[in-house]
Amino acid sequence: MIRILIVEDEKPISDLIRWNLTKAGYGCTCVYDGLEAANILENQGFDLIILDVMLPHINGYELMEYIRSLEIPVIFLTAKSSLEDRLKGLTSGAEDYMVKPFEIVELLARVNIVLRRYRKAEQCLKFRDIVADVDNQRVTKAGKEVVLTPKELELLALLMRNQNITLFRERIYEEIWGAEYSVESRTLDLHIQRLRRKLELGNAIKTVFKVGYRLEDTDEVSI
Amino acid sequence: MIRILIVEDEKPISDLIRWNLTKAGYGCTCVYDGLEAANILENQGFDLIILDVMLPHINGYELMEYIRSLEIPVIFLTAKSSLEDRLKGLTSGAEDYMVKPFEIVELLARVNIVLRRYRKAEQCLKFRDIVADVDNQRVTKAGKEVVLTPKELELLALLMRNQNITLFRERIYEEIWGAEYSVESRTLDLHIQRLRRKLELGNAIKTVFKVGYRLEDTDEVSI
DNA sequence: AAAATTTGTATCTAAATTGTAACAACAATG
DNA sequence: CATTGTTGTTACAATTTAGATACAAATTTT
Repeated sequence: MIRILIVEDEKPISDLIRWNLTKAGYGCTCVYDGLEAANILENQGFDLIILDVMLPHINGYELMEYIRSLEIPVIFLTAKSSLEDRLKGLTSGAEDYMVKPFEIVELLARVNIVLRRYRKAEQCLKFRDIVADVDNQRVTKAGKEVVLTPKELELLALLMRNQNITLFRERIYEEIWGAEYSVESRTLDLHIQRLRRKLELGNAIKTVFKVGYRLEDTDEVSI
Repeated sequence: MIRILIVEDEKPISDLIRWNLTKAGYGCTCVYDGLEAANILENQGFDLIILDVMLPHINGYELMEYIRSLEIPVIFLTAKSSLEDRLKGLTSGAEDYMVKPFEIVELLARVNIVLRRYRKAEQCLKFRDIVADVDNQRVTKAGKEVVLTPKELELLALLMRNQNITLFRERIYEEIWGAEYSVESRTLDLHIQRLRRKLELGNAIKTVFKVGYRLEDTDEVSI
């Protein structure tokens, strides 16, 4: 379930957005000022934030500073259409902005685009006869289910999202463990090993010596 | 140099964009209709396309179909501001759109954002039929993969980035080993030798006696 | 709380990379 | 043409890195 946080103090607009996004299959949460937003963001993970600029207590741009560190995409809503405001929105790190009044169908289009861009709307990942449904924590090989643990699936998904790209050990570590990589640790190698075994991915997961790993879908190379 | 293709039939607008993007340090190419655009795209690689929707011969949406396969980000320019057109632009795969008349500073902001989003990895280095993809730790010769170790690739990249320039042993040592060069060590020679062997670079890596090495793309000799 | 599962560590082995040593081949110089 | 210093070659050793196995710690489920 993709979760969207709507930060908008005008209830009619907030309700309109929530109604439409819910209908489109997203999970919505509404808050009505910037402080509430900051609080709920601390405790819960969202995939996208729709953020009104004019808010009580904390304005949208200030809140944006905080959100930026969370790396959640933001679509700004603004009544202002002055050039400075549009620029401010874009340069503050928002993914997109909409000027009120807006058509709800356009908002939906933008939501989809931003989510697709961020790959949150993750369909199934595919590689050869392997299908990984990240949202449902399921993996099949040739139609038969293969049981992976959460960490294993995370690693597999990272590899599958980056087919034919060499993933450096440092990057994998950072993305999956959120930690610094240290040479002494055999953790990553071990997980790779487990994936190779469970999915019979022998040489499809190539080891790039001293560098990292790469999931390769062909034996030929084209750069 | 980041290269931007401007597809816009109204010359004043085209010139305005080109002037500003050039000033901002981008390499610009202007074409004035969709066919020209398709032709130039076939032969050259661009990092971003700015595309007017209303064009002679082929309209922007049709061209978009073709561009999509190239995976180059596109910013649409459109005089129309009808909802349908905006949606059509966004859903056809464009990264962004601007409605004319627009402020040039906003276009610049969007260009920066789109490029940052796509953050094209440093392109591949090329020499004859050898392609070195440093970010992916991969090298091909005539399309076939050649496996190089990290040190070897570092050295190759240094040579390839300095084609036809004689690299002094001291400089190579400093750049790759971060250390003082000493005459007794055969380390550098050995790595050169390994590159020559793996990539069949016999006389392309020229030895400059008592000085260093040079990767040369001609067979003639120049001082 | 106990059991089961997941995740990470320790340790050993195997393999690859990298550099050194010894020597051969070569170019430049007088 | 012999000398000298420089580069090429080969073999190999040292070091670093990855794979494997067993097991311990942590987490989740029952």
